[in-house]
Amino acid sequence: MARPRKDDKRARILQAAVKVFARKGYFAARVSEIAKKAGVADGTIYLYFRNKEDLLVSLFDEVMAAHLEAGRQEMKAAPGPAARLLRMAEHHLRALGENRDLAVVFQVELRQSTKFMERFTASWLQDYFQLLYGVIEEGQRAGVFRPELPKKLVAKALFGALDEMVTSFILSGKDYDLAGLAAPVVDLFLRGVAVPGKVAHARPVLAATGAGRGGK
Amino acid sequence: MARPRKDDKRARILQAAVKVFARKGYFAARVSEIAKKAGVADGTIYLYFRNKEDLLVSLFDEVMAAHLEAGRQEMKAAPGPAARLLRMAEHHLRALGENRDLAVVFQVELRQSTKFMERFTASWLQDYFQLLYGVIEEGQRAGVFRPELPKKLVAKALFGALDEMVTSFILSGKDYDLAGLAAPVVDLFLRGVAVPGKVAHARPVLAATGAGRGGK
Amino acid sequence: MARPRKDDKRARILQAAVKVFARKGYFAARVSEIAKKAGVADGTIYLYFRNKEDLLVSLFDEVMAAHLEAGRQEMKAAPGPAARLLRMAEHHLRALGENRDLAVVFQVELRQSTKFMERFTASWLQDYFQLLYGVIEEGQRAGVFRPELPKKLVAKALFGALDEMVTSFILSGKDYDLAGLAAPVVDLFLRGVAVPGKVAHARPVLAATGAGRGGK
Amino acid sequence: MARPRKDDKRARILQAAVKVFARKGYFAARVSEIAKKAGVADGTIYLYFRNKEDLLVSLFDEVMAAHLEAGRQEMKAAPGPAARLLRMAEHHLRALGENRDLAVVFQVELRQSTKFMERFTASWLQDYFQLLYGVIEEGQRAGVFRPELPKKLVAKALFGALDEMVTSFILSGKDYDLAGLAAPVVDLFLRGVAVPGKVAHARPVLAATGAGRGGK
DNA sequence: GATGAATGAGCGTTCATTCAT
DNA sequence: GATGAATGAACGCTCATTCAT
Repeated sequence: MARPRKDDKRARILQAAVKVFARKGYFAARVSEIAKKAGVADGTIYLYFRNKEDLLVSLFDEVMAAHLEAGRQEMKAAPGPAARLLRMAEHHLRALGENRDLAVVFQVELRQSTKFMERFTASWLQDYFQLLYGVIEEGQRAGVFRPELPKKLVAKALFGALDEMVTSFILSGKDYDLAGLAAPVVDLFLRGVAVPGKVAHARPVLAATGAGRGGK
Repeated sequence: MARPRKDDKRARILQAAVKVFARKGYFAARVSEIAKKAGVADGTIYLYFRNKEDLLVSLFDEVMAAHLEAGRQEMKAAPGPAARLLRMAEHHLRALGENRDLAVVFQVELRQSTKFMERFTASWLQDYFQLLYGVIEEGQRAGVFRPELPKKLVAKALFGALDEMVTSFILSGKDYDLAGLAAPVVDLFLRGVAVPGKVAHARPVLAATGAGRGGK
Repeated sequence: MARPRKDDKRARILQAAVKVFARKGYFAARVSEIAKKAGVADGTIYLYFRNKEDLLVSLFDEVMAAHLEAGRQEMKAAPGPAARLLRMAEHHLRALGENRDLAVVFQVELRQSTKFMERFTASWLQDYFQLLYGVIEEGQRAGVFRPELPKKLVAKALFGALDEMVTSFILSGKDYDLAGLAAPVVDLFLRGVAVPGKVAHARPVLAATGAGRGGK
Repeated sequence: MARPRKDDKRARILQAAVKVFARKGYFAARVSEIAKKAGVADGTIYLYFRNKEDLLVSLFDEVMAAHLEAGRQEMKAAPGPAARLLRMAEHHLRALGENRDLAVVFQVELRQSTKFMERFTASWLQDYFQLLYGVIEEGQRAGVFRPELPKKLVAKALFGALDEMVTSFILSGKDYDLAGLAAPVVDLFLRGVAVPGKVAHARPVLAATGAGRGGK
């Protein structure tokens, strides 16, 4: 009845690609297997994507665009910098915790070459970091975040911590509540490990770090 | 007269492998190119390693063994939990900041499949985490680290943050002082982003974090 | 109102095919490119032609039919055997010299397989040779052509010489007056290279020449 | 016993290629079939040749080099221009008449694209023509060949006639004495079709023809 | 131990052709 | 008649690995 239109096929191919990439890995994934799982002929894939790599890249770009926009909206609604960080963290962990295959593709397959990594960094991560920068500066202006901390360092550290939660989740093979880790991670970031007043500065905080990722 | 030629060749092959893997990526790396750079015949590689994958795995295992032992020693010498975290962070960042090719292999090439990731997790990361656990518990017992924080979460977050520093360093293409980031990162972890007293708990800290990586 | 659209489309497709075959070669020519240049959909081509090969064959048959009939007429009008040979040669060279794309298709693309060659031989070349045979026999009966020469040999030699002029023209990339070569070539054939009386028979002329082309 | 050395394999591959190209045509020929017929693995072909096309081109270049050198030697030994033309024609027809597969490759497969044709023209044919030019000029200086004939035209016409004999031989499917046609063809060229004195000039001989083949 | 010539399995991609609309 | 999205068979080439020397 409903005519299976172009976008239907494209979407089915992408869904199939996520599954196959996640299970086999990008290199071991066979285009013909993706086609089979999508219910189309091998050649049909090439009507929608330039080649195998374009499948991965398109997957990435489209998921990222949607994810980031949703994250932006969600964050806006939160009251104050601390709550915003929490929202972002929850959004990050929820998105990947809800779709294990997608998470595998993002945590593992997309990082198998500096080429992909650089693309990842240049497109998604920069935007993600911009959001974080905004929140951090806001917190510093409001006097609730330590003003001497370099925002780039903070953003990288927070992203790195969350990223590790996702990777750990993937590799655990278990299905616990990944998004539930957002709160303790953010709390850890906000208040630190040390009992206040009990730990002296390890060393004075250095100024800055030079380039952000990909600042080539 | 004849010195252990064997080890000489084996080492030369591993050195060549690091370079080629770093420059081309594991899949695009050609065994014949590694052989050429090592100054041996293609077949000779198979006298020392089972196959191409074994090259990567051996590389990883040997570097890791040395690195972890060194880290363990270095940490021991540090006075108190906070200083020990800093030593570990410095050791981590120094080792990878000093050898860009090796860092590329560890940050990128070794993560291109869940298979490698799992091995990575099972061998190195668990030991690394054990070291961190010890320090964290020591800090908690000493009353300088917040006792309610789950040590697994703290360890993952710290590792994730450092890991992101390395990845960022790799992708930046620049050659700044990576190890110098250890101090600010550890400071951030110890004291947190928030100005003490200014930020309420985002939410109560949850207890569990699920499994550690690789708890399959 | 509606004029024969059908023939219009068919003709446009053939014209497009000549161009694309000439520029890309038969194998590298894409049916879709021919369709595009003809301004029709890919599938439309299959309403007029059985398949890609049929495009080439139809092209060949139709051009040949017209060409040969024209040649026959033109030849008839010529006074005497020598003039007739000249007319044929001029007709041959003019037809191909005026349309470079067509010449490429006839000299190159139609000869890429023994299958096409055989078809070429069986249809066009036999008729062409029949015309030549008639003229040669006429000349021999009239006592102006050497009676001992086997007509098949003469016909093949003349055709081969003209054919080489066309091929040479194609490959030169230049646009000189190909038809103008008809006269000197025919003169060469009629009178020979040797100064009369100065060259003895190299060897006695053999009788038979075996089969004509395609005498399978 | 005798170590099957490198050249042995290379030669076997080329021999197999001639057969397969001749029977199937270049495009339809499968590399794996050539390998099989040569008794080597598919990949072995690529140790000796860059790719499939290089098989054809190498075949051509090597056969041509040998053929042309032999032709040059044979011609030298002949007494006078007329005998030399005959020797060249015999050599040409003999070489191809003796190896039908090779003849098919040279007459058909090597001419399926302007790319190959141009290569053919640039390398072999130019040398062949140079030999002919020498003989023609010698004949003209000696007063036995008509001085007003442009040597390029004569060379092309003679080559074209011989070439057509070979093509005709190939397509006939019969196995007559191709080389035996050399004498009558050369006789025809030397003395012409016309009975001396019986045929007037068709038209005055034009001066020249511009470029030879490939004179782009 | 060392060599490097030989192996051959394995797959991304193209494109002539079809057929539902 | 016309369309063009979809099909899927077909293959050149690479390269990790082996093994005779």
